[in-house]
Amino acid sequence: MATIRSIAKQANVSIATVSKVLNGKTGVKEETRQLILNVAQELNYRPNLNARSLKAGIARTIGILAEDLTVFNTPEIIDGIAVGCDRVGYHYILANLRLFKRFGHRMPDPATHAALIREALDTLLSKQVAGVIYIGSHSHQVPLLAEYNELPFVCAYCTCDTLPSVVYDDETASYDLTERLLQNGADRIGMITGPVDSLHSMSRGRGLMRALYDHRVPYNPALTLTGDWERDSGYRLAAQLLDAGVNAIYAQNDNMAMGVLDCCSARGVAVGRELQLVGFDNRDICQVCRPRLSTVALPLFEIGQTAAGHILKLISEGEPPALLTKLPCTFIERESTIRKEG
Amino acid sequence: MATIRSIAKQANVSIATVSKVLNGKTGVKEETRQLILNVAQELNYRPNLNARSLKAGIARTIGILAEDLTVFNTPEIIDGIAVGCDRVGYHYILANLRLFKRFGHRMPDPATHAALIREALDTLLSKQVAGVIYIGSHSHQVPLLAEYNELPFVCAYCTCDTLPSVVYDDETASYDLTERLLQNGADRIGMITGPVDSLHSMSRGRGLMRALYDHRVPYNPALTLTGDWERDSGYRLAAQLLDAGVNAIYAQNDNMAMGVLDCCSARGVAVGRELQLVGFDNRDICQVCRPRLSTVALPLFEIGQTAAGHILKLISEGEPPALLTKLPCTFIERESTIRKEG
DNA sequence: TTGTAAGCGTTATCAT
DNA sequence: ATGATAACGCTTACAA
Repeated sequence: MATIRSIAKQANVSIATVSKVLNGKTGVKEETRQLILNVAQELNYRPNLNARSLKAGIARTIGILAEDLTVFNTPEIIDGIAVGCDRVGYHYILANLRLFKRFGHRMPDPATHAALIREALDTLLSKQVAGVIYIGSHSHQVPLLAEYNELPFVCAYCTCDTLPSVVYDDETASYDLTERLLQNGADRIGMITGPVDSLHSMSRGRGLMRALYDHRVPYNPALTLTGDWERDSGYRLAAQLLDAGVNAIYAQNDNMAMGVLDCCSARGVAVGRELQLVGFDNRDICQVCRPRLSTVALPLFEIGQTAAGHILKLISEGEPPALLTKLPCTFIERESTIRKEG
Repeated sequence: MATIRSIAKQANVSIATVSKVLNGKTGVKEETRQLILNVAQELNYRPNLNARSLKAGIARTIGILAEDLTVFNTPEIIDGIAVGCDRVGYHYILANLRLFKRFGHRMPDPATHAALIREALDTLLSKQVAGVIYIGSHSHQVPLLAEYNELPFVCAYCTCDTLPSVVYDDETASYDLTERLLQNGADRIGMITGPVDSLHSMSRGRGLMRALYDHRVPYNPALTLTGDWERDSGYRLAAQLLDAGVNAIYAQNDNMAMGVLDCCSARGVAVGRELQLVGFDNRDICQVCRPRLSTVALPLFEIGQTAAGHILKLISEGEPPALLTKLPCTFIERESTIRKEG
């Protein structure tokens, strides 16, 4: 590997001069500059980033602490972070807690969780990262550790008491989607929620209720049924809602919406014409089922970008970002909510 | 941040002694050892990995060069690599080419592709990685660059002329699945392939033909139709196959199988009873559709682990791994191929 | 305009 | 058993 030392020797100058040129500093004769640049090119010089970081005391690198890389939201968020970092010449290091792989849908108990975070954080800190972005595999509170004070820390797709967090705006998305259903002619909207103790169930439900209220459509609690995010609950509860005479169903995630779709197909209900159906999350299935499912796309990439922006601001000691940033979702209209003509 | 220097001062010993203790070297009085360990703990010492790498001239880190992190196969492969690295105390750095994001399904032209690789490789080499694993977003030949000679290099999920590559065994999977279809009572198997110029179309087709031959079932070329990996081609071609009187359909990917499923549902064909259907890839949809789709799971995690094993072997200068490693897939039987009783 | 030298945190050699 | 010191590649005062 070529070093500034080898360049210096080859070009018959001092390493200081080489360093200056390579770092774009002024005060070097143009002729020398060119010479050094040529030699560097010729020797295929690549700066040793470890040496640079050592010298600087900190790496131009942020750590990404992901709860589980293989959960659907995570790669896209990382992609957003990467683009945000690229823009300012920062790199990133990934640490994967593998929470889903290890514990499935249940979170580990807080002590175990904290131990895993601490371990990963140790590695990251050993690599002198300038800050850390924590990516949740779903929305929840992250255990608050004393270690977070050691360096800039931002949460993405999850929250933590005292840390700047970037999440998506459930409630508004739900409000907008309900409004659309109404505009499309629905007046009896059934809703299938997640478990009652889920924050998402709450905020999505609230969005619907607010939209109904604003449009002077009375909210009928009997048309809200509690599911469990799984497809089969969608199937089961759809039957009840259909019996209750709804003309639209809002399933709070795509999985359950798929169950609804099947139930309708079994009962000969034409989704999109007789019944409007909308899901949430914009998973791959939405494009593959028939009719294609209208749904809400999560701003994953933007969450990543925003989190990157936050951490970078924190690192450069700019003003700290807001404690909670809510990014808007996007309603995606497909065939399951085609507007009735007339 | 605590350093060995601060530990040394605190413990009233030299930095050399501290280093020895921290690295588990012998020749230190047990008493001193304990003292140093205590102080290190107390100061919350974390080794500076940059300094270590600088000193060592190389980092205990491998680079992962992914064509696109957001493509479905990639996170799982990375997960496998991560576990492989963890076992031996190696870390990894991720570089994302974003090929799919930038160019969609079409690969960029080789010059552009090479330029992107080179750029990412520069960064990785600047960080003194000990080797690189390249992850393809689909199976194809990777452009061969001179730079690959600078350090150990392994391909995962794709191949490159002279580089050790780890891929999955299409053909055997296809053979096995066909055999299963036969055992389940099928004797007229229709196949929907990908584009003719795809390597996967070829090898999967070959697997089917070999299985038919071995079981003395004549292969009828008229029952093999060419699709384009997209769902709609599955729908369209299923109609033809059904008309031709097949009692099983092998769609060479899950997407197309979903089209087949819809076509069957439209025509009132009971998949799983009247017609066996099998896909390939084991995408999320397989669990969500009804009947659930039998399919072939790709050994993604294993590809990652194996690639990690290869690169680590290369780094430690053990014997070089085989140029091509083919890992077995797993047939996953679900409802779409339930065996006919009797 | 150019060069010398110190120092970032480690490890390792060689004295003591 | 312990310590002084050089070196890894780089940046940066400061000197020439």
